[in-house]
Amino acid sequence: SAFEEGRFCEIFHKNASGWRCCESCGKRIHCGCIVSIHAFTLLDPGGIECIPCARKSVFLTSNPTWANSLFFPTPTAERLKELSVKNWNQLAGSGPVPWRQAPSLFSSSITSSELHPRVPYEVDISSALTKLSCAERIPVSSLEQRKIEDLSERLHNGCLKLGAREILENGTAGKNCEEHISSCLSMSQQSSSLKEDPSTPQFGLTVPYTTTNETNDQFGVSRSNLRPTPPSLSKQFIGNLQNGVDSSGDTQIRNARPRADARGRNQLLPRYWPRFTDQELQQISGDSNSVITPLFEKMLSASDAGRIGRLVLPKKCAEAYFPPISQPEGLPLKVQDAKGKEWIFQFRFWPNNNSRMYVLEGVTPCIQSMQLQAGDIVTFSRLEPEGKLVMGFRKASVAPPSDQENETNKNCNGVSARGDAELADPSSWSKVDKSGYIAKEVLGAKALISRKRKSSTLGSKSKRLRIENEDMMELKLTWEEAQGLLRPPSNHVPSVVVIEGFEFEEYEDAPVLGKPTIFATNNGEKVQWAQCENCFKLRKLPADALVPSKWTCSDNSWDPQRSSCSVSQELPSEELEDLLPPSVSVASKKMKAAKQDMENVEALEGLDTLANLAILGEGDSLPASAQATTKHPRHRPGCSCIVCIQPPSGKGPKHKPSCTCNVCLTVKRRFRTLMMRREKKQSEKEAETTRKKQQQQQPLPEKLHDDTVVNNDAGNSPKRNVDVHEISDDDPSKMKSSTSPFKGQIDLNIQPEREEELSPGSDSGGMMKLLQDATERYLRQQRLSSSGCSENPSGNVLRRDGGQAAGEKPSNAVNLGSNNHDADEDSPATLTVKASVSTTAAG
DNA sequence: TCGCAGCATGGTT
DNA sequence: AAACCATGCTGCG
Repeated sequence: SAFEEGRFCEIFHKNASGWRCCESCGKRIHCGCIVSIHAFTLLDPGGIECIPCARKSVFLTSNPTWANSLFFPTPTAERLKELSVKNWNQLAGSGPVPWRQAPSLFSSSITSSELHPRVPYEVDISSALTKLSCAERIPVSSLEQRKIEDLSERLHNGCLKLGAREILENGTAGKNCEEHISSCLSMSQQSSSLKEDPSTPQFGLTVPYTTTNETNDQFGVSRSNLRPTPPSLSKQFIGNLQNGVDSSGDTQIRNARPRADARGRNQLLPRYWPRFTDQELQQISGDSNSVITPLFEKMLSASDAGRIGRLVLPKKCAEAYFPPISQPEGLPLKVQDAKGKEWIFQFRFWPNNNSRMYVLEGVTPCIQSMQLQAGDIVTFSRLEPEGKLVMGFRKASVAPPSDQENETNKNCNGVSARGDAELADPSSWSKVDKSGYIAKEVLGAKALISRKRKSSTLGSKSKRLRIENEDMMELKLTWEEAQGLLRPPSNHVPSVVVIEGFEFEEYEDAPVLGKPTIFATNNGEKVQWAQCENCFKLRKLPADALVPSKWTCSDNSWDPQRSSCSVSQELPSEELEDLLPPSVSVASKKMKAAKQDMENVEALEGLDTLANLAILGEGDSLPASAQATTKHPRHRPGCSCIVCIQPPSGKGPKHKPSCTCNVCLTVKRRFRTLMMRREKKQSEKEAETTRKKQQQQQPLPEKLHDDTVVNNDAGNSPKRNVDVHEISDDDPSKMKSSTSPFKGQIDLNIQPEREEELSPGSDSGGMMKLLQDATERYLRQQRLSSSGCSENPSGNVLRRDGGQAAGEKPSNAVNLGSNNHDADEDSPATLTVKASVSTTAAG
């Protein structure tokens, strides 16, 4: 296919933006779509290079010392030492060089091994380079050759040959590639592995950290530099999605990348990848000519920032970049902050689950001097050639919930940082900064990672707190739901691309977050129903209409006649419901229910009070079984609702019809009360209906009374006019005497409100019933409110069925058993609303 | 009693 | 499923 042959962009994106020219051969290459990202690589100095050229340059122009160092026949310490010095000189000239000029990087993989003297030569690289396509390889011993072959293979398979297919098949291609790079270039070392495999050939290069003093002074004689990634390995991902925006001029890009010298097996998690801006780097390096090697960064957890003064170090980071320690006591470590002030921390570990947990102790003064708190980020870098550890920080752009102070977003270096907010700015993703670090995550991944990191390091407590937050609850969207909210940008025709049999629509602009609507077919015509934000009426729109997230009747440009909330709904809600799939109608109503939640809080409380009184009013105490109940959102300790007073489903004793436990009695009593209320309400409705009909002498504009109200007209009403009061528990005959269909059986899940719509016992899903009930009640409300009856002077009648003003506080409990109809009638409705909301939250 | 050092636990990746 | 790591717990000075 064109795609496979690499002609994809030439065919489909012929006229699209994002075309650039290879710096080497001048070939025109499209850089503006995700599909073309395999075709080129961004160059550190700017510009791009096509992959063939890049491949050539990898082997022809990459630092020869890398090859040399890999191929030296006998990796003795002496030899390595010589080499390392040589490498350093070759890399950095005869002295320290500004980091920006430090060339690459292949050496850095060596370097880090050099850092750790007793590092076993990890054979990830094994068999490596044999397959290097370049032929100018130096003959090597068979052992080394085998090791090298492997690396070569990795280079090819993992990095160099990372093709579009791989990218497309794996959304995290960027990450993969980086990991590949890491693994390709890494020589893993792990201090702990020393004891695991002491016989492993060692790759000791630099001065061993044999003593504390030595460590402090000589730690980090790194030859690595800031440009560890050779051009051909610098796969560009994000950049390519952004039409090849040139990187020049922006030094603020926070480029997260794993260190190339993170050992293969010990690749750093992305959340520890250093994300330095050039300015930050420059600030750290100050006026010196030192080379800065960003090592890793970590978001401070609550413990880290707490008073204990222990900063937990990511294991892999500690083992990769800090001196190896074999004793738990560890070593004192001298760390310099960005101001040049020196701190001494104890770098040590605790045995933990056959592993180690590395900590820096005594960080409190430093943390405090930096005014850091949980959520802020500390960065670790190394100053070359001094090998000094430098600790910087970056304030969180969004203060954690516990923050008292919300400092301006500012990094340690006094350089204004754009903070994490910039991560969300796609324009910054596409660039390569001068350090050679590449924004490489697939679109959006960066922001995601950033956000994820934040939540993952703030501790479970704060996480829990945050989940309590309503806003967070609203974010509980499934991927499918989120997809459903995305709409193509308007006025854009996608280019359709077929990749391996799948059609992809490509848009130039980002998708639009739309409002969830309900698609239906109305008389053969495809339409969608959108709900007004204000009045919740459903309006019929063309199926292809793009509905913004905040949509009201006034935005209804498709149907001017119904572009006001005062205009009634086109279809009665129950008819509309017939058009909709049940799940959709319920879901749309859940939103409404949630919306009304705030307004109903007081009513809900009243209902809870009622429930509590029902149970406790007689001096009963909750049964022991009630202690361990099924809790659910919105139910607090002491909640006595049906759910809370029962043991978790499946647990606890079975209840027989004759059971007289508190739960059963309560349920029976509540049931009877609800029945009474319902009957009374309906009879009143009937009476009102009749009266209204008499008054108006004409039917209501919309189908208002064709549900249970109408059904009840069949003749039950007269005998239903019963006062609401609780029937004593010890009189089952009274219960039977109600219109309940029960015949001596108690169904704990019975929904008296649905008695006539559903056969009793036909549904055991209590919450679902509540939900359905809420749905129906909502529809009834809708019908009433949309029917224009609220303008009826006798509107107080209608109000009783849901039109009650939000401000009115029902006092159900107090009025229980009285004739306060308003209060009594409102409760069931609010109960169902509450149930819907709870279900939503729990779901 | 307090604070700390070290270890253990369990949630998260 | 295992490793990691945030934080709780406990014993000791």
